[in-house]
Amino acid sequence: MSGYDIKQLVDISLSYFWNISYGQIYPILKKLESEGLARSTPERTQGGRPRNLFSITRKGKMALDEWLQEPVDLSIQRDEMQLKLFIGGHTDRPRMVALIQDFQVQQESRLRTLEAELEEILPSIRTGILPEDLEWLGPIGPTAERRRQIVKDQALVFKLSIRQGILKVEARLAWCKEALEALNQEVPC
Amino acid sequence: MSGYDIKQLVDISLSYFWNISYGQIYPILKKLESEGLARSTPERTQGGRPRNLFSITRKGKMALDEWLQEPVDLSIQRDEMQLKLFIGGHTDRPRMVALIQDFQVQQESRLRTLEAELEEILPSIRTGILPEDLEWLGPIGPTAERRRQIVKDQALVFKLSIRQGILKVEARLAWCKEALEALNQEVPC
DNA sequence: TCAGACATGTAAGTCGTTACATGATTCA
DNA sequence: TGAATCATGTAACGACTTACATGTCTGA
Repeated sequence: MSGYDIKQLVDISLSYFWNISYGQIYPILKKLESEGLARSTPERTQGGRPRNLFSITRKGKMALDEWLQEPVDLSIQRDEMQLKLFIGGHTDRPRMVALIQDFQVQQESRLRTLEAELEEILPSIRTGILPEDLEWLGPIGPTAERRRQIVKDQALVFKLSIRQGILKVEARLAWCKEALEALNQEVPC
Repeated sequence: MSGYDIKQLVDISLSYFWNISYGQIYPILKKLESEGLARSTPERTQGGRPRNLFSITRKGKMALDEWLQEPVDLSIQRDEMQLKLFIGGHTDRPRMVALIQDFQVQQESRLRTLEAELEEILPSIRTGILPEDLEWLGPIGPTAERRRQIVKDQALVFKLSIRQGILKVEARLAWCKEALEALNQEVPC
């Protein structure tokens, strides 16, 4: 893939849990190449700015496998909402209530978006056919049968990431409800 | 507070959702002072290395209030677990299952810790008295009555942050269960 | 007496964003 | 013709971590 392709893929498929900028992509691709973890092949094009296509090397694949095996550390997950509540909760209850309510509205809207996106992808797990707007993401496999299998696998992983998003948002909404009740019941500070 | 105090406070009270290092604290305090948002007063000490005590200025309080009012942006919350699943899920199911299982064990243990900490703080919301190991965090208010009220407010905010932690961990555990079932039921890739 | 807590700070480096610079192609 | 998309890249900056440097006091 080219740096541009990577950005597109991340923006569309990984947007629930990751983001990336060009200012990060291009220098890193260069660094990976200099370390022998990736190689680039300039694409011959008939017109248009030439693309630089990157692929992973054997060494790169090994490094990736190693990284995949490392356990994920969630010991610190910064949460700005919590930080604000902690600082403002002592001195300014009404403002904190307003902040939580805004947050709640935002999360409710996000929940609806995620639910719609889940509905869109679900059929692909059974059929192995991507919805039209995601079609270009499809694999280039040898046989139609094999391609469908890859799409099924992709769709399952996709579904799991949307489900994770939904569960997170639901947890935040449950917390908002609790927090608003607690802040309203207690005597103001 | 001194830079050292700030580090202690964050490590103990905000550890569920924030962290900070000395290498960040001291330069930032200096910057805040140069911008007129904080002021420092050297502490006269009878022995011991002299401390540099910082307090917020009126200008600083105004900047803080402004920040408190800004809505919290959660549009991108990076999640390394999801990223690994997305990358490894296509090619290496058994490894992904192992990764999720490790994660599950880690989160279960975290859940127990959080529940214990919640139990410890709950009485303070009613009584206004901090548990012994947190006593030094207590406020220095004018009257005992006022001090108890402040402790009650602090304990409530503290409780809400632990509850948030619990809800998040429960959501992650629910997701692990779903993900493991889905990965086991589907035909391997 | 020596480990551990108290206490402050700098330097180097990583990670990541934003703004800028450049220029071709396509389509309304 | 001009906006949108394709496409690559750099520079400056901000946030943060780790390692290092330094020194005192307290209590087992």
